[in-house]
Amino acid sequence: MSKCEQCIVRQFSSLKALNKDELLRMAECKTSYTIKKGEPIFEEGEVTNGIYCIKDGVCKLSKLSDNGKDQIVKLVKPGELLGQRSMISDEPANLSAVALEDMEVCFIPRSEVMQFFTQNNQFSMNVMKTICEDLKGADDHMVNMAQKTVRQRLAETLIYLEDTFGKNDDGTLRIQLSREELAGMIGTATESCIRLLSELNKSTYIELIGKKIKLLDKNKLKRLT
Amino acid sequence: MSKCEQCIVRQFSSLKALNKDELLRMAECKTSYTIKKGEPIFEEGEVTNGIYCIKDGVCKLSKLSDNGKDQIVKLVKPGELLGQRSMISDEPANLSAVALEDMEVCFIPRSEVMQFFTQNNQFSMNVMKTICEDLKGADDHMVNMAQKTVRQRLAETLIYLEDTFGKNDDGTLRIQLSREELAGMIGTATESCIRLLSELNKSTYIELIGKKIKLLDKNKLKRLT
DNA sequence: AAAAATGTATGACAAATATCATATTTTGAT
DNA sequence: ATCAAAATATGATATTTGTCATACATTTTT
Repeated sequence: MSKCEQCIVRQFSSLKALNKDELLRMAECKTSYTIKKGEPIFEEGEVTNGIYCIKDGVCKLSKLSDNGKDQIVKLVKPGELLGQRSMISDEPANLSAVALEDMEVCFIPRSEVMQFFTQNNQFSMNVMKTICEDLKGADDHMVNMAQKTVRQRLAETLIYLEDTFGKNDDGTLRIQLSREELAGMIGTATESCIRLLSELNKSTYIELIGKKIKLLDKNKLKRLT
Repeated sequence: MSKCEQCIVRQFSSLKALNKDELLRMAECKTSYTIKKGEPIFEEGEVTNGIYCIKDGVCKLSKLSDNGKDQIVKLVKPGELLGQRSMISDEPANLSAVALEDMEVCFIPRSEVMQFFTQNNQFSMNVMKTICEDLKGADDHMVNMAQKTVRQRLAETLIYLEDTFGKNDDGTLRIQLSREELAGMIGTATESCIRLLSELNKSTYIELIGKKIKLLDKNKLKRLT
């Protein structure tokens, strides 16, 4: 059982507001998990009974649509918390969380978090602000989905992926999504996504190196959006 | 200056948690407005400095997209509060609020609400739950925008409008949206919206009576979605 | 009441996107 | 290392949706 006090990612989440005492209590009741790429942390409809703190690795939050396609709503990085909304609403998860890379996460039981929540004003304020950010992000995202073309959404998403998760040494996107997952982010058919990538490749906006993607001219891409 | 204590719509919002004392204070600092149909309550980017309580009338929350079209994110009914996210995030409004009917609203200054927020735990919990509901709604809405066809979204929206705002005596939708606004809700071009309405009209899913819309077979419509 | 402005409707067409088929490449299991 | 399965790629085609033009209806202004 490692000490939460010394955990670096905690500093990036709402948990940074916890005091020494609370951190000790959390260290005692938390459970650490390793999640392999492709495995779920929780699924849509599941009762989560606590929140997850992402220590390492990236996961996708997605929802299965009636047409059988999985729409990715958000990608979540180390330092972020999962399951805050469910905890506050006291509802099952609205989205599935699946690892895009091998992950390390800590589970903190609902009872404990709720205690911090009512006792520690700064913590609850942090959680609230995070949810407010998510709401703003979701509203903006919705407008993009409704008003922009697939090509625009693809260009935007590629830029977002580079800005948020960075590049490998060879300049390709560090985060590795399958074509299907990328299609799930921009909300289109996998074939359409692949076709548009080919097109952007031919017109030297990007370079496709196997399954990897390298942005060649971010400004040119930005002009597409 | 009317008494908040006796205001009925308060019972439907987070404000129901306020005690007598707080209600008296609120009654003293609030400002009442009447807003005519088509007028804004606030605009995207505006610093709101407080929240609005909708006493009467319906308004739309929308965001201007880069393509010049106004995407409607949500419709807001009496009893709901506006500007909660901006207040908590301490940011300008992310959406514009424009009256769809003549409205009566009360403005409560930020300073006052924040006081309730820190003093009255039930109130802050209510606000938080509302924002969580909004987040869930926005995520679901986003998935629909990304994965469903315009026809499906139109059918869904028509059902939502009848279920949420009811019917007139002649069976037509009580809430009166222009074709452009309806298009703004489903995220499509006005002409496409009009064309699909015509189509639904011809195939007796709905009946168009002037600018009004009457749902003829809700179950048949539901099967479209 | 007439004229102008706005909103609704429809046709014609172009562009965007989905679907289905199939080929090729890559990955994973044995 | 080989085979099967999965992922990626591309062509052909159908469908959906957007755009532009124009007509008609309704509302507002003068």
